Amino acid sequence: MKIATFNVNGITARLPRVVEWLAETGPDVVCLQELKTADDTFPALALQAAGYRAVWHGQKGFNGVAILSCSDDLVEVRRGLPGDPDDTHSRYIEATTHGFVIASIYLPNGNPQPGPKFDYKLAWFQRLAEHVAALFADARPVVLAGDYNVVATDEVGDIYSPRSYLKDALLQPETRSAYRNLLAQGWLDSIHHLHTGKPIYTYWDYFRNRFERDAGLRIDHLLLNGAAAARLESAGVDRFVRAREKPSDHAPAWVALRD
DNA sequence: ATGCCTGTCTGGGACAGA
Repeated sequence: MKIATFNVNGITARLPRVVEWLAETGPDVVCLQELKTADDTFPALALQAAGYRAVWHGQKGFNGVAILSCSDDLVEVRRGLPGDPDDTHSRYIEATTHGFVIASIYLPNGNPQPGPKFDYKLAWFQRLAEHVAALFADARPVVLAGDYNVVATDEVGDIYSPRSYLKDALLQPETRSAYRNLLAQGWLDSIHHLHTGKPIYTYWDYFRNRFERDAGLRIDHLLLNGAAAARLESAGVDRFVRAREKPSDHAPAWVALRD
């Protein structure tokens, strides 16, 4: 069972990259973020032709999350987080498939900080933690996958160098504390667990030759509850996708779990 | 020191992203 997450930075522009990556790597389940398209313009037919069912929560121009599955048992469980009826951003969708509970997460970026966007990020983080606390105890395997917009530490496993990002919302103590508090529920940061201390990034800015210099950040995470962690076999990042023509600024990250 | 690129919606300049 291979479960991947990919911030596509626009599914319309990225569709060729996504379809070829699906064919090459054959994940069973995929969480997508930053669709940047409305519900009625999501390319469900093209993905179906590629062999994947989908549930999605779109938004015109910004945000947007989806879950793809190669199985026809895919069922949407919820869209959006509870706790704020005024939240208009499409950043969370949850589904069941293959006996798993899967959440696709696009946590707010939070820049500039301090300010209302940073406040929104922290509030959203809190709502996420409150919602998934019950999921951790679920007997089914649960995977929370997505772009968390958190660089967990200043260590080289998480960021090439913190110097250029010192004032960035991704590195702030409040952001890191929120992420630690989430992990404290018991979730396993799968890529960190299997690649501790190694630079294994998921995002490289488009400019300043950041990818060519491997000046990246690890901000896309796959968190596992106990039932999923017990089956963890391997994890990685498909960084070759970032090297292609017209790439997203993120690369897909994935976990493989024993059947 | 800085969105330096990129995508989207628009209607070509603005905004968001990290």
